[in-house]
Amino acid sequence: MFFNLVEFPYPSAEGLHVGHVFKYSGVDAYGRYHRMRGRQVFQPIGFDAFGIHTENYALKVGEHPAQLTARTTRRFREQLSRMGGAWDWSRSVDTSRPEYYRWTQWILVRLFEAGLMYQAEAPVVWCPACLTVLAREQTERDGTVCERCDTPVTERVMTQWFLRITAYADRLDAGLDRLDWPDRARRSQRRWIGRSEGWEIDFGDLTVFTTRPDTLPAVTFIAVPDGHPAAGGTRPHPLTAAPVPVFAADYVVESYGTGAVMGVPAHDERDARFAAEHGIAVSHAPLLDAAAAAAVGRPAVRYRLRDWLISRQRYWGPPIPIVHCAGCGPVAVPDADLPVLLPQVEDFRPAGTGQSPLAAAEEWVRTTCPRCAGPARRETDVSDAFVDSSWYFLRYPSSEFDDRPWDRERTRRILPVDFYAGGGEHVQRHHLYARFVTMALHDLGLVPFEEPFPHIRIGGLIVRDGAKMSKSRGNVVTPDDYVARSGSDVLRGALMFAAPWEQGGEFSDDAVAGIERFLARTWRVITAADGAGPDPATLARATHAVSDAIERLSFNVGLARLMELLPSVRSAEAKRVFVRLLAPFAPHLAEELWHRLGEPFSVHTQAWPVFDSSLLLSREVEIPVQVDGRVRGTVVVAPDAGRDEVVLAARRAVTTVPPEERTARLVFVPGRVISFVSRGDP
RNA sequence: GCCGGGAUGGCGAAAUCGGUAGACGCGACGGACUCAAAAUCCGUUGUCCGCAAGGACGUGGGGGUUCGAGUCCCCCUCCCGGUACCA
Repeated sequence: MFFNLVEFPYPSAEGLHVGHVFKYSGVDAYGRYHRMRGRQVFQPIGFDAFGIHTENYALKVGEHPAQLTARTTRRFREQLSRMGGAWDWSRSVDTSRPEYYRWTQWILVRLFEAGLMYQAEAPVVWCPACLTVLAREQTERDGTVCERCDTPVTERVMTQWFLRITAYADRLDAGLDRLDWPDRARRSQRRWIGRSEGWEIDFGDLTVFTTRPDTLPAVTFIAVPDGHPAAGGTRPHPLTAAPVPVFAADYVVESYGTGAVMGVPAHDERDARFAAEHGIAVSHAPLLDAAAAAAVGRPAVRYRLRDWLISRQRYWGPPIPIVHCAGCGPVAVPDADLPVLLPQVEDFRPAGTGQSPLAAAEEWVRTTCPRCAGPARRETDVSDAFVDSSWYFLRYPSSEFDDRPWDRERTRRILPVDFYAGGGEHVQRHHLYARFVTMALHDLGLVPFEEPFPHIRIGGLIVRDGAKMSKSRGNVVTPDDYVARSGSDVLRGALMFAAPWEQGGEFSDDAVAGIERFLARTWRVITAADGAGPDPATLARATHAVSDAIERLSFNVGLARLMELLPSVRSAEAKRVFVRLLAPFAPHLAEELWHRLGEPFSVHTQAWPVFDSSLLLSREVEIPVQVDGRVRGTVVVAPDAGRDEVVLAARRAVTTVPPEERTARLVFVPGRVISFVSRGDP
């Protein structure tokens, strides 16, 4: 089973975007190719329908998010169907449906029981427009504005739910080495995790984290975050016991390391800047050797990664399945009581009080403690939409089961994902969260593998007029217009022909015209009376080239090879080969032509053309003749022609080839090149 | 600032292992068909010199390695994406 997966869309009110079509067309062609190659392909699609984005839009237009979601998912479904993707709709998911989020909650309960979900009071990012806390990752521009609405965010200290992803930081980091991901994705995620090996060193009761314990003798101050109680005092230097002044410095991040830094102006740029600004002395005391440094500190590993804040004081998400009991504290909702249904409320607007709109549903909130049966109150925060998407690939194969989140046998047979087509914007969050959740579930014995996505490829961005499509630029392309005018095969083809899938590229009406003509020409050629040709070697080479291009996700090259082949296609056999090669790119046209050829439905379940690989070896090759590094002509020889034969041919064909006595050097690469280096008069 | 990715004809791009740069498409030009146009088909199309044969130059700029560099190495410029004092 080949699990061909693409990141499921958030069903925006704007409908399907050409960027979606670009990404999905390639994924679909890839899946169709593998199916024809004999793999059983599982290619589902679904909707990431919960979340602030949907909810904010619902608030804007004054429509209930449930209603809005029903409408937008219906539209997406129609549009996706029209594009002709081979999606398995029988295995679809919608994260906002109780049948789905029941299991999202079930997973949170498992994590809670395992000590991986906890409540803590912490300074968190608050968006005054969305009226909710956000994960640090959901802010932009140095964490100053909300990524959803661009509003400057503030900080609040609140009691929130977290997932203990930092407990897996080491494994998430180490595991990257074994993944077949693009380097840039791996590097980017590794940097996000930010593993750092160093030392903890005590200055009295104040502990600092440093990667440079050897610079300890040159410490002239200690820096702590603004508002730290130690600021203004001194602490004894661990080597000399001399008092070291403690300063409050805005460059010290409270939540990283020990939240305190030893100031070494001689060896650290930031420390130097701070020292200069505050008139602090600079010491160039000689450095300590490793052994001496080890004697005063403890080795420690720190991460840039923080625990994952999943509380949202919003409506459109799964209620966090916890009940608060005065006697028992926070208690998980028993599995039998899941899902905790999102209550129907009239007013789903965020309250702005730091509590979710669910808090106003008093009847819903009031409940009994599952443990002691005493009076208790439900947790009113909902969970982050990234929780929903961190396990949806586990649900797809088992989506019809209502008594288990995933079936053991199905999971074993279909997962992990064989090919995951992702977006670059998801490397730090979605891909990381999904890895964490999968690892945790693995440790709980619930899934038989640690890594959900052993093979990821990142799709490029489709642009128009050299710029990312956006409403403000007015260069947004709607797929519907093109589909209505030219059909989805043309739109798919135009997008695939524009550029390699991983690179992304320019969408233009010119490309649409080119593909439209190509497909029209294809129709005429295939439906014309049979003739002779091309020769088997031509067909074999084209088949090989198209296959190779698809495997490399270079659909543009695949189409180019088909365009080259088309004019020579005459024989019935060649037509049958051509239509099958075309099928992943233009599924509708290929199906119709296959039918016209009198072949049984469906072209998409036919075997991919096979060829005798000996046909790929040509009987003769044209190789360049170089003289002093310049191409001076070519000779046609057998691919395995020997050195002497080629030299002879080159002398005959190219007059400027030096005679033997004037040849200083001769480089011969069989089947590739013959290169003469001449010698001046002795 | 740091980390990625990129820069190839008029345009989108190809070149998979260091071996004929520009496949394929668009556009343009010329021709066929047509009363005419559209559509379609055929041909030409990197730049420069040349009647031609042929030659010179050419993959953002500069240097290098090599018989041979779009491809490898060093330095630089610009564009796109990510990231932000992580000790």
